[in-house]
Amino acid sequence: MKKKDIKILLVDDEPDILEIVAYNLSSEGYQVITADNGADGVKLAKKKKPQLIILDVMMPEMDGIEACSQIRKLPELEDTIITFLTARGEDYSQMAGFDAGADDYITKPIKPKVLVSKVKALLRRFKDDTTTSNVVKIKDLIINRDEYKVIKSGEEIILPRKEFELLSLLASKPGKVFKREDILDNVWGAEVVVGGRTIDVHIRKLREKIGDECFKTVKGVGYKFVV
Amino acid sequence: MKKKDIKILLVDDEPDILEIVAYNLSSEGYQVITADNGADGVKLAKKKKPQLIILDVMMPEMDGIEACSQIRKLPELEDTIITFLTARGEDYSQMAGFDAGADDYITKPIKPKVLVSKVKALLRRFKDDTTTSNVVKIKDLIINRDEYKVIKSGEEIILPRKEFELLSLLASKPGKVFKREDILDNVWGAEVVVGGRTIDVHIRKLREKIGDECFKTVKGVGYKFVV
DNA sequence: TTGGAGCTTAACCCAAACTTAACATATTAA
DNA sequence: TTAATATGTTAAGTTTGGGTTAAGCTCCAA
Repeated sequence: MKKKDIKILLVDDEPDILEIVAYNLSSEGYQVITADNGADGVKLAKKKKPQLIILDVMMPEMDGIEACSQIRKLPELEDTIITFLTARGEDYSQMAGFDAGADDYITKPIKPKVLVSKVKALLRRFKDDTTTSNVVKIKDLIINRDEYKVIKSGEEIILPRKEFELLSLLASKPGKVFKREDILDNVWGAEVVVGGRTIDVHIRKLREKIGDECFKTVKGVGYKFVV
Repeated sequence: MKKKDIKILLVDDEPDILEIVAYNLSSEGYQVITADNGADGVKLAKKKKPQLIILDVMMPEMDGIEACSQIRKLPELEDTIITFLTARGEDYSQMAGFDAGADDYITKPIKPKVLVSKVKALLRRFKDDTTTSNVVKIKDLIINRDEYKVIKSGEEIILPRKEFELLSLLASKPGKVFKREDILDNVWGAEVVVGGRTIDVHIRKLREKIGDECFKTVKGVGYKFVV
């Protein structure tokens, strides 16, 4: 998802805060929507389905905590990140905020740079950021090197380390034939000496778990992942 | 973020400068990477993603200003701070530098004390600022890094330091597998050497206090916090 | 000084992961 | 066709890495 597709809903009754925060987030490229009270905030949230909601705690009409609870009741917004704006030291608000389902909070006074990096961090955490993460998608497989797991047509498959690394290697260049020697170097390490059937056994297990058709033997050379 | 996690890229063609600056920053605990020309500097910046880049203005191959412009074009480095090294009184360079996207400049001749405090000041905004909370909510846990406490479904749990930091690390990126090595670097510190079972024992205690299901072992790799 | 909390170590156990060996089957060269 | 070579398959070993426990160490505060 691109930045300009990300909607941030900002709810605060103080026009100054609204302006400064909206300005900073807009100039980062986000779409900013604002409301100046909790009730409108909830309505807008329903309508616009933002990815991130920044809620002031203290507001007339409906305070942030109440707004947060209401938003959390909406199933279509369960993936939305909610963060509070709160004056430093208001411990009570923080606790109540978390109980109401907030993910984080930002304390006033607001420093633009900090605000922006916090927003980025929050959005990063909840998004599948394919640019920075070690995730490879191929056929019906999603190979996630960070989490050491494979998802095959929606279903999670846990592979032991060697199998995972072997799959990971082969899938890193689909179609390329990896020589047995290369495989040993990469998965086992250059120094390690293992018997002649070890690779085959691991390939066999992958064929069993991932699907026979994915792994093609090239006799006298090695194996490749076919697409 | 801890000091030892902060990478500073230093680009200068004069070996003497490289050495003196690198020495002073390293002994402050920062990770210092060096390059002796602009082209290499840009390459290293891409690869290592430092938090701070110190660029000499006058260099063969590619000067600092050109390097700065190139770095500023890379979206993944938009949060990186860039500062120039420039001879006293070169007004022109300073101006051009800011146009190219620099954040500050340091004048030669370099005085170590001044350099170090300048670097610290620049990095300060990168570290957790007082306006940002150090509180993270995940599952039924609220992890409060300021107060070193954890709240699990409303109940406060006090964890000893190592346990807290271990939890804090794992929960910082739910799902990601942290290698034993990474854990040691982050929680114990890169230099510290401890026996092979130490991490396990701490994990065990966390499992006891926080819940077994939160911590998944990935054999031969490490541990992850599962959501 | 003593006690205790936090941390590390050591010893043991177990199961998953890995390797091997033996044989089966397939492919290629002669 | 036959022999030689390479890979497939299985199940039985082996090894490795993590789990568990309790004891020891170290620091700090009463």
